[in-house]
Amino acid sequence: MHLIIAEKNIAAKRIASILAPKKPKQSRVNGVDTYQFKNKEETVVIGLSGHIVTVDFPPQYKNWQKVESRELIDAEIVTVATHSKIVSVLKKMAKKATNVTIATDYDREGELIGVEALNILKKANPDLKFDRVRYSAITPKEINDAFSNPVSIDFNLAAAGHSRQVIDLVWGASLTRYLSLVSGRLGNMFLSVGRVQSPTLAIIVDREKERDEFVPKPYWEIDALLEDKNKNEVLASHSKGRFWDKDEADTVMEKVNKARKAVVSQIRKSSKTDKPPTPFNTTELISAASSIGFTASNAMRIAESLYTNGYISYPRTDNTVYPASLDLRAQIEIFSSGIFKEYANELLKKKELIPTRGKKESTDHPPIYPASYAKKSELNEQEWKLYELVVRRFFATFAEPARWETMRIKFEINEEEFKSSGARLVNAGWRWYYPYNAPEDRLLPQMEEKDILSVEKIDMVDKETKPPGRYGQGRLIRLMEELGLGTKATRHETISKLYSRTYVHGSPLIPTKTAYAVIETLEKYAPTITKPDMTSKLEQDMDKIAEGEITENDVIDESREMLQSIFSEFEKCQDKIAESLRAGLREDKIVGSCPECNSKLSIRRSRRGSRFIGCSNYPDCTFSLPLPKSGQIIVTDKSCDEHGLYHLRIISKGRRPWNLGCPQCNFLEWQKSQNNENQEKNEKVTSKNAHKKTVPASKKKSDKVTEISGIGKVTAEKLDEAGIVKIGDLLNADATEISRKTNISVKKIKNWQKIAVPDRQN
DNA sequence: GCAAGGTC
Repeated sequence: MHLIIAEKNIAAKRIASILAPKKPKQSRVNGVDTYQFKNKEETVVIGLSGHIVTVDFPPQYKNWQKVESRELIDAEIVTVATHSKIVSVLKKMAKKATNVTIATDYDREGELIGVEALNILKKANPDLKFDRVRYSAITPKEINDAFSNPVSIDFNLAAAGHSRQVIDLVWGASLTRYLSLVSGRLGNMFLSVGRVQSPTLAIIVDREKERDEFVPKPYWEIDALLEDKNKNEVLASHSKGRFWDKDEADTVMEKVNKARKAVVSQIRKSSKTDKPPTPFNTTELISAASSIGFTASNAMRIAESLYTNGYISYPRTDNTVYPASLDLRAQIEIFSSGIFKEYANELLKKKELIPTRGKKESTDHPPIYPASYAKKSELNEQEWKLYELVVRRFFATFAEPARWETMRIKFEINEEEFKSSGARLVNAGWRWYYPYNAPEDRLLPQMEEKDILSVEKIDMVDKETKPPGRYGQGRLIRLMEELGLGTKATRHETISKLYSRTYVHGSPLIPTKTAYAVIETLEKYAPTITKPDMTSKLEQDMDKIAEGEITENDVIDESREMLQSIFSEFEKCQDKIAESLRAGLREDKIVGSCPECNSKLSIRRSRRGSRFIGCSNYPDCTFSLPLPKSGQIIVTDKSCDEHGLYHLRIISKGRRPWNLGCPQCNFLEWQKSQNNENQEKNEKVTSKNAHKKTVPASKKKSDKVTEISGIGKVTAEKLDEAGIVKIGDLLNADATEISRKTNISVKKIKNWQKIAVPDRQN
């Protein structure tokens, strides 16, 4: 029997249907889909689920406290199964197979994933013969060509990938454990470190520091409100723009203050065009989605579900150039009736469809395009919004440039020059198809040179320079791509990780003091891990391994040595590191000043483990406020107008973050509601011992599906049988799949998924 | 309870 291994189920299915003379037979083995057919020989195609094994340390290294973090550097590395079902199917199939063809994706990780599967197969059947096929699109031509010319497996390329796994694990685990142990942040509060996440966090912290250090510089602008004879208003500004010297501005102001008329001294008309956008790859999609309100992870989660339901093409791609194999006209024709018909038919009038091309051209997958027509009623609101974005972007890549007419006018007001500029969209071009973030027309009335306008008002406005802005998720994802940090499939996960580790909060991203402390410590003692250079160096080394110039062991040994010397530094300065980390952590706990004694109020833990806000002047001052029992507490940078305390945000896994606001306002409100409820008892709760009482903040909600309205006991049992217990399970599952297993309608399931959508970031 | 990379 000939066994074919693909990277994922959908690829296995498509490959089978191309190679098989008639429809392949689909059967489930141990919960894994396989596709069988007979060509020259009996053939079985199986899809993996990406990596089915991972690297880890042996179990004796499990305990953080009992093992020195440094020991992880040279610890043995073992391979453990992460998808045991698939692994056992492979073992079973290996015994029946005589030869295997590895048909995983055509890239480094694909080669490694193939070798991982091969190692499992060879162990079960050492006599198995093997080869490899490489293709860059699952089309009949590519697949048939590839399978008629099988090549050999590139073990060097797989070794390159494996070296990355080992280095990431060793650096990540040892540094994560060291920082967590030395700062006493254990359990789910640990401080993580990694080759991708730490440089990303450093970028955010660096920007925040620039903002902290920024000294605003005052400047002045002089604006004039003019009116033409038809009472059209025109706003003009002094041609100098920013006056850095107030005296100079005052002098000009004196000159023009009393002026009654402005003379049009020059009119320049011209036009400009802006080019249609390039096809979507993952980064561009996330970035565009981010600008219309999606977080990076939400955008990817929704894109994934649109993809699995066949509405859009594969969402994880670097490519921004449509491949020749894609029939673009046919993809547009899908929309020639239905809600987008006027757009599609306009494009279809063109004799030739010439799409734009982005800078990145790769063979992994095509750019993201709409794969089939979706009715609005089939999707929930968020899905539709993203689907529409993909459809409109696809259309826009075939459209003409947008053309603007621009006008620049100079005015003379008592010998001082003022100017104004206008722009009008005369030909919408691609912007008709893709109306997102369109700049507005700035219209100016018709004017001729020498025309005289009346001066209605002249203002001197004092302004100041602003610090550079914080990064939003879209911008950060682009920046990561530019710096080579992470991959198309992982960048959004890295950002989510920074939120869940409470290194950042808010949108755009604001780093916590904990993040400052971690990055400052790493920059001082382990700068390598805070810079994108570590990734570029690793990439170069991996290329050399793939070329056979050096071995995997050479690279890993060198990396281990570097890490050893970092730990030597750590050990010399352990006390200093501990202190500076703890100082940063303490700062994140400060909520404001005590209303009774003006000392610092901070988040504390009682002896029994519950959290509350207490005064640093305890026991002299016993002021306290209650806090919720569960969830991570983030002290934001916004403060209460009335009490001066920082607003709090509570983050719990799988749930929307809760903006608790000012802890004192929150407590007072609760007190009020309690008083209303128990007026007879008139239970008096003083703020002094408030934290001992139960507060609404501590009401613990479960994460079971029964929390969703409309899911009762019976339904929950049905879902349980389909493996859905928690809300998270429901969100991660495919609605049609659950529907098949439970006989609950897809619509109902989708609706539950809709109302239970968590948004971890905001 | 650690990383980053696949995929669901």
